[in-house]
Amino acid sequence: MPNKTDRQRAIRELIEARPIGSQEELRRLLFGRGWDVTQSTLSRDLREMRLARVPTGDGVRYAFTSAAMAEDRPRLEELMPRFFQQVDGVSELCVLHTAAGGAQPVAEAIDLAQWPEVMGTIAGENTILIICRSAAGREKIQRKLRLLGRADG
Amino acid sequence: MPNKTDRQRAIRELIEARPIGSQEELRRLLFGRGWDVTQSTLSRDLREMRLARVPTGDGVRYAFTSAAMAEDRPRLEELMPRFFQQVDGVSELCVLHTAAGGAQPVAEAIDLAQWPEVMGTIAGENTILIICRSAAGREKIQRKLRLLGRADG
DNA sequence: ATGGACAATGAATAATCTTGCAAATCGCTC
DNA sequence: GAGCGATTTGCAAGATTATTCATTGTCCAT
Repeated sequence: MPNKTDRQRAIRELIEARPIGSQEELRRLLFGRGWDVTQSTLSRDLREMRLARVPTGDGVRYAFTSAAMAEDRPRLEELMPRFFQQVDGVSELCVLHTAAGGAQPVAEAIDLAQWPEVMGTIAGENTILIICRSAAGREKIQRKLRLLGRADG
Repeated sequence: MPNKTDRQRAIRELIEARPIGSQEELRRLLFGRGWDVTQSTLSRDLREMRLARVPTGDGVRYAFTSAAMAEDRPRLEELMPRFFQQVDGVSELCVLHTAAGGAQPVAEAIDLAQWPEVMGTIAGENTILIICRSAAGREKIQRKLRLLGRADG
């Protein structure tokens, strides 16, 4: 498994799926999925992905934080590979799922992009509702978003 | 300075006021304010306060996280009787009203339930927008929610 | 293909955080 | 005030994470 972006996507999935308390543990899980990297690399990955080690009731786990988001306003091309999970839609509505905490910044970036097909957005914690001007426009938007979500946009 | 609670209050103020990247740094700052404790104690304090060490653009800082809050995820059957107020909807959209503050946790529980008819949810303070895949699906969801909303769901 | 700039990685090591344990302190009751 | 259980803390060892340095791999432009 070559790609760093793919590995980080795998990391994100693992992290969100269950509590992971150390980089060693994460390393073992990744190994099971076919990635063989050292703890050093994971340290760098986690930092790059802004994953924090947060104390919980019983132990500690890596997780995304809202604090990490509220820093800068990167463009969509930077946000999407990091947060994108899936898009779906009906008629003029498009629903975009992101990693936890990703909805707010991504929605803001979509607003800034000022795509003509997009009428507006509403963002929750990890879901964005994109209201489009037409069903056709919605499909176009979905394709665009999927593309942006792929590794290295 | 005797009290642990007071110390933790001071810690929170410092943490919120500026980026603090290590427990040693925090220790020094506290010392300047009259608190003299060891790093061990701070480790325990931070854990107790659920303060996470989150990576930022340039370094790392302690901060409160939303992830720390969303630890226990009660199931829908427990949440609905407590928060449900009413459901309504048009075409593929379903609007669920809850008691104040109930929207966020309830929406999360709906997400976790992964109902096939539900495409996604967006929660505000006391209102949830549920986007369904079809109008028929929406009606099914509404019935299901009403049922769950009855006492002892 | 070859050379060079630059990103990615591992191994070793440094920096930082966590924890077991014993001592000190606190809160109560007598 | 003395006694006693529970809480808090420091110390030092243990565990985890970050970083340095060297190496490898990639992507062009020749």
